[in-house]
Amino acid sequence: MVLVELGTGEPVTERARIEILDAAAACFMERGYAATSIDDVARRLRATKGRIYHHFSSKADLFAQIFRTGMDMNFAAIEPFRSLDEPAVDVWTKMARTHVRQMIVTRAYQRVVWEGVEMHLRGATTPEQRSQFNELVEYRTQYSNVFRAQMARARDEGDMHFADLSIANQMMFMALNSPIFWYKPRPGENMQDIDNIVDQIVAFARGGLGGKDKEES
Amino acid sequence: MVLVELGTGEPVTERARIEILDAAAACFMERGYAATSIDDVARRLRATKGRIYHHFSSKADLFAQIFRTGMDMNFAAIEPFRSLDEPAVDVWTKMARTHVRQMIVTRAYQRVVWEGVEMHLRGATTPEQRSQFNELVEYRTQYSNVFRAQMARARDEGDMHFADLSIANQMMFMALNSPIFWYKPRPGENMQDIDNIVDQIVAFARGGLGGKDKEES
DNA sequence: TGATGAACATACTACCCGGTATGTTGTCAA
DNA sequence: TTGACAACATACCGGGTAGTATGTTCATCA
Repeated sequence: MVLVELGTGEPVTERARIEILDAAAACFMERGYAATSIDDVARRLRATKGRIYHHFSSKADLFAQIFRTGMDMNFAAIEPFRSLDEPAVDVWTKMARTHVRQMIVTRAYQRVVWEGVEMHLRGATTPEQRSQFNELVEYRTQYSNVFRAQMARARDEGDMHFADLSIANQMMFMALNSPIFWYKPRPGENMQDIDNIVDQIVAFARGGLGGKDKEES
Repeated sequence: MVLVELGTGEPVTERARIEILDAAAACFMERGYAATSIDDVARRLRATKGRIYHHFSSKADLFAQIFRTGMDMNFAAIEPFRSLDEPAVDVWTKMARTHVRQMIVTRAYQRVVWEGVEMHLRGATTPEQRSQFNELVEYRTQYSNVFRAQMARARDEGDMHFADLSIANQMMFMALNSPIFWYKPRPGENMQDIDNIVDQIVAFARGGLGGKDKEES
């Protein structure tokens, strides 16, 4: 699923790392961080703790690396649209669609991102892990700001209408992120079905931001 | 905060129950269900486990009663609007505003409701607790259906435009519930400030549902 | 072929947490 | 006055969990 070859490195070791990340992300998605034990993750891998602690220093470290991987994927996905020379509302729409698809396709990782932000807001974790969490949340804030900038531009260009930018940004991400909570893959579902869902979500968010419909003359 | 006098009962006992519910709701909001220990709740009350287990049979029972209380408050809040003889979009708007205010004012309880639904979707809890959870989630679904019905009517009346009713309902609640995640009371904040936030949230949701602005002729 | 180390599995420990069993104290009715 | 009970506090137990220490296996390389 996640394919990141680093350097001239060890594809075997990297493969093992990713398998663990995927399994852990799935567990965290199903039960949440606190309710997931390392043994749960190991069981899903048909392995034992030893395998996990050989690659990750702690449960929090495992969680943090899933967080980072999820955000890496998000940044990579919207990268092609970040500096398009088009009306901001169009750039925003393309990024939003891509973002929603990411939420659906990489649900498990995105749930971890969500829970990570929540944990940070609540002030969990130990002081030492705190700095790493701060960095990750900052990373996510940068991502958020990419959308925020397009929204501000779109408002200036008269294509969006909302009062407070921060609140609008919050609402937008709540809408775009929502499928990580309620989307369940249906058997026999194809790309059109998913695109249909994506369209409705983006349409909702654009409408919420006072964006005009493309169809109006 | 929660004032429910039952029968000709014991106001003292009821008061003690509510204090525990408030403290537990605050803990669950801050750390989540799994990460909150009964001792955490007791500590917040400057008491010990004994007090809690004297009034509640288990951690899950405590959680469930917060869930129920939260939904009771929600139902009570929208009750005056449920059968108004007005355009559906207006009824919806009044209910939505009331709902969002509830989310802000009773944040802690509403976070428990949220987490309870999540836990149910993920299939946590033991089989016995399962039936009680099913009932609570059903209770919440009934609440959701009150809004759903108005949305369907508003679409029929030409005042809202969306494709799939279920998805629209999901998106709407994501938007209206969103302050339970990001709202933090500001020192010196008054009712106008809150109403301003409520307005923006409801405006976002109405826009998302393709609702027309009141101001347009 | 022998040594070395990566990639695990096994075994163990210290700790925390839900739940229970058992005090203790104050109140109130007879 | 006493006894009975509500409303807690205290003490304790068993199970689970993060993390560690210690095997074990197998490939690679000198």
